[in-house]
Formats: sequence, structure tokens, C-alpha cells
Amino acid sequence: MIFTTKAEYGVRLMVELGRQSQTGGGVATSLKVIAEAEGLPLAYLERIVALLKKGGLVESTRGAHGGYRLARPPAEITMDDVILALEGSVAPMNCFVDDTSGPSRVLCSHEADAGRTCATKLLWLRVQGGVMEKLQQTTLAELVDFSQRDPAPTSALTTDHEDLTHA
Amino acid sequence: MIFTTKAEYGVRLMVELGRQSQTGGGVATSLKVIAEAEGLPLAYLERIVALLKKGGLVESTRGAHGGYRLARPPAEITMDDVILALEGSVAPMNCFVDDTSGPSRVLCSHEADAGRTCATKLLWLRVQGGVMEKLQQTTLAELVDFSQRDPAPTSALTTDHEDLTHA
DNA sequence: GTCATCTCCGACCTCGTTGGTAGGATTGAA
DNA sequence: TTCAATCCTACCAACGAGGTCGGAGATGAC
Repeated sequence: MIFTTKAEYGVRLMVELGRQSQTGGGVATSLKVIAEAEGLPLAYLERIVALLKKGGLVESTRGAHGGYRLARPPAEITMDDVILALEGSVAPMNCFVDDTSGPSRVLCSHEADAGRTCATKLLWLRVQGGVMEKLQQTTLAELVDFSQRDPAPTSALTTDHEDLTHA
Repeated sequence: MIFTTKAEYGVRLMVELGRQSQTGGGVATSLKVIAEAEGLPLAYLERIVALLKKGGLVESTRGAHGGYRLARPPAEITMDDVILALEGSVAPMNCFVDDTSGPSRVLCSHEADAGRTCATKLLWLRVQGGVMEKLQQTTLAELVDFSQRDPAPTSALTTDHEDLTHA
């Protein structure tokens, strides 16, 4: 398993905010509304949205009639920002330490083992690249649009993904 | 984190067997030798290699002077087989159930929620595709070769991956 | 001004998995 | 028969995931 429920809930929260941003006209949406709409635990969502705020992806208004709204338009939000804010990193292996400064430099704890090059590093590097690529290519606007399309006919359960994976 | 130490240790074990297959000429390598070479706990390796055997990737000989060897030449072993045998699946999210028969059909538990299409499904689908793609494109032979190349100059720690990620 | 409704924050808890150990049974070459 | 190896099952500690609880601070409506 790659992602935890933090990513799942967080992305769904962002999609919900993106949907509101179309119709609401800058009005903040309370977590309570989102929690009920998505069937998610409110207290847990609070902690998740805090991560998104720290990542600069959402803005908040406190007090009555407060809530959250997107900090940028959905088309300008790519999913690598969202996932990074939620999960902290997308390291395939714990020997991957990404110091957040600089362009994704990668260390491997096995490096010092022998005089040999750590072979698995090559593999994890490629995998991470594959993941980041897909995340960067997907915008929030896309997901919002997708969530509003055809209301999932039951046949969609068995269909074979059509062109969806062509990120 | 995507993979556990099962994947890390398992891949390193496979690389070690691949290296032996070049020089050993069909002779089995004992786990003890590998455990010492890689600095891994022997008892734990036993459980990991059992997964590889069940996956048909290695063959074993019991008794004195027994051990393990690759079931196929390294060039014919792709990493998706290895990772699948070790980790069971590469699902980005626990709502991804891959019934192992058929070409990676994917279900999403949120589907029945409302009449709406599960937006996150689209994202996880793309990510999984990105991972599987890289795994399928990488052969064991490649990793073995990589592990035998230049003995990791210290500058390799800070270098920016050159063409390594071009799987 | 007080009340309802929000965001915010930290402590706490429970459960499953990960990573590993212990101990033995079985096999087969020398 | 003895030693070295695979095999197999049970056990265990630690950790993170996922979530709850209770409150403290902000703020608009009445």
C-alpha cells in the first residue's frame, strides 16, 4: 500500500472544496458539511485539513460561518503538492530521505555498506519517478471534473479503465 | 512508504543470486552466505525466500551443500514478478482489490457511496500504472549489472541521477 | 453580551502490521 | 551418523495508522 487514508480523505476534501469553488463564489465551506457529504469522521478531518493548510493549499476563516476554501484555482493545483502536504513524502523505501530543499535529492543508507553500489536504489528511484510523474500530471480541476461526470453506472465496476490512465 | 523491507531484502537476495548465477554455473547458494554478504538476519531471510520460491522465481536444494538458485536467467525476470511475490500487491490504496486472475481489474469500495463517481480512484489508478510500468521495465539482469559497475564514488551521493531513471 | 458555530490544538487510545526471534523437524551429502 | 542446509510454526515487541475526546480561541448573529 502506497498511501494512507490521509491521502484518500485529503484528496476527497480537496475535490469537495474544488466543487464548492465553482458554485460558491469564494464562500468558505465548513468541515462539518464536508464530513457529512463524504461520510468521514469530522475530528479526523480537522487534523488532515491542518496539513493542507500548512502546505498552503487551503485558506481558513475562523468563527461562525467560517470554513475552508482553496488557496488557488483547481487548475493550478497539481496532486504532487497535495500528496506531499498530506503524506510528507512519497519515498518508496525508508532509506529514501528527501531533504525538502533542492530538487529531490535522494540518499540511500546502504550506500556505505561495502564498496558496492546499492542495486535496489536504482529500482526505487525509477518507481518513485513513475509515481511523481503521474502526480504532477494530474490537476485538481481534472478530478473535480471527473467526479461530476456520469454518475457511475454499475457497469463501470467491471469496465477496463478505458483511457483514464493516460495521464 | 511504498515497499517494506521484504521488498528491499528480497530484491537484494535476488541480485545476489543473479550475481552467483554468472560465476557459479548452476551451483546453489546457501542463505547463510547471502545473509552474511548483505548483513541481513538469516531467520528473516528464510521467510522472505519462501515467498520467492512460492512465486516460482527461485529453486531450492535441501540438505548439506544445498541452497537457492534462480529459476530463470536474470534477463527474463522482471521486477513486477519479484515485487508481487514479495509484497502480494502494489495497491496504492486499500480500496484497491486486485483479484489476481485477469489483467489487473480494480475495484473501489467507495463506488457504492452515492451516485457519484469516486474521484480519487482516477488518481490511484494512474499512480499504480506508473509504478507497474517501471517495475515491468526493469529486469534483474539490469540490477545485477548495475550492482557490479563502478564501486560508488562518494560523489554519487550528491549527483543528480543522470540517466538512471530512464527505465 | 451572550450564544451558537466554527477553527484550532494536544493528549490519549486501540488495533493491525512489520520486523524479527526461537525452536524444532526434515532432508541429504560426506 | 553427523553436519549443514532448507523448511515450518509459533511467538513477540514496537510502531504507526486511524480515530476519539475535551477543550480553548475566534467571530458573526441575535
